[in-house]
Amino acid sequence: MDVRTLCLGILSLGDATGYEIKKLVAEGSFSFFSEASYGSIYPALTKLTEEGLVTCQQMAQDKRPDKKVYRLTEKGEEELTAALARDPGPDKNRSEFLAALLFAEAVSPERVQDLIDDRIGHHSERISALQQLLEDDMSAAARFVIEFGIAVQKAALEFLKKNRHLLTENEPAAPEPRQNEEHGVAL
Amino acid sequence: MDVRTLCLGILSLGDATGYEIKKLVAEGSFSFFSEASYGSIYPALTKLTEEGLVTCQQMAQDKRPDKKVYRLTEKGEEELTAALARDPGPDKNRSEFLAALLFAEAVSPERVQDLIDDRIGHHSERISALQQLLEDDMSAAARFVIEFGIAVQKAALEFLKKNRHLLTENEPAAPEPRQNEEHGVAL
DNA sequence: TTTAAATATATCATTCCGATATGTATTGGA
DNA sequence: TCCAATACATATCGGAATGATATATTTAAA
Repeated sequence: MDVRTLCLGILSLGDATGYEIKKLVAEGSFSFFSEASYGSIYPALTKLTEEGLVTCQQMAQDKRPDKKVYRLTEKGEEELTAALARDPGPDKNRSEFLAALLFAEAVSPERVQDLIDDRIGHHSERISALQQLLEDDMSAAARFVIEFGIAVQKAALEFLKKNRHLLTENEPAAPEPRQNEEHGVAL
Repeated sequence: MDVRTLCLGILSLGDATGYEIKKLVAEGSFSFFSEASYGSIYPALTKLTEEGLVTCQQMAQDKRPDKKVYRLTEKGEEELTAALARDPGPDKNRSEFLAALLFAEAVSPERVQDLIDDRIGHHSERISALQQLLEDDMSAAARFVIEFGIAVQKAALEFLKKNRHLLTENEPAAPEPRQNEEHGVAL
């Protein structure tokens, strides 16, 4: 989902400023499955305003930069509906941690264990944060999404706890140095 | 992880062409946690070659474009090691599906059920593909990574199967149309 | 038989990220 | 109490990445 549609979607739930949109995707229930930077949000809102899909009400503030509150227009709602009617793309999982594990033949087992322990910590924190969110009132859909996130994070956490030991024993040193042959090992 | 490091990592496991690297991240065990397009892979390999981190052996082929087989140099291995020594960034999950659910107040419950069913199918296929990969020989690390992927995908699948019904009952129509108030509903 | 998929490299517009700039207010810890 | 860090709020910009498109042949499938 591009930032443009993400903004339309969030504004369909209530008026917001660019700053608030960023906070929602960084810390709210969106944080599990979405992300966007200021560098994409602000330009998107500007363009959306020019196209009449949102309106912008500038609110003066004492000793603060003007707050720009955006609101979805009818035209904007239509575009959002059209976007949601299209089939959503596949879910994506990105992990530098897993990549590091795969490439880490040269890395010491101690370092690998440290990496896994770090990741266990991260998943625990994530789960706590999501559970915290659940304490507030929200729609059934929002609850569904957060609980989905918790379920997935828990599975990752449990896997790491249970299988941590599999990478402790230092594997037999790498096989004979490859020559020009194709990838001899399945990847 | 940027495409540059991803290429170095994959080449550390064996020589490969740009085309093969793309195939690995799209279909191999990398597919669960990584992605890269031709538009980033080819320029990365060119730059890596200029910098002496990889070498490129051009192999003529009958009736096919020349194959360019890349190989990691010692300097390249050093850069990879340095990159892996840095703490990996947090895992990221992106899902247009979950976003659609959150924004889908205007969408019919039937459509929501269809979306969930589609997703159940996708997760099942993903699991099968990963289990297929497990049948080949591979390092303990590669096995670990794939089994991690299976565990996570299974958790998502089970969650959707068990909680599918939560979004069937059409929720009471949206609350009174918001005015200018802040987000009244926690997100 | 004809159509689709696989092999193989490459470019390009558009999009997006991450860092940085700017400046005040409030909160918390030493 | 004072200083540091965080929150509030918008904005730009270089560099990186995506997704689409171009080109051309072979092989597998329908």
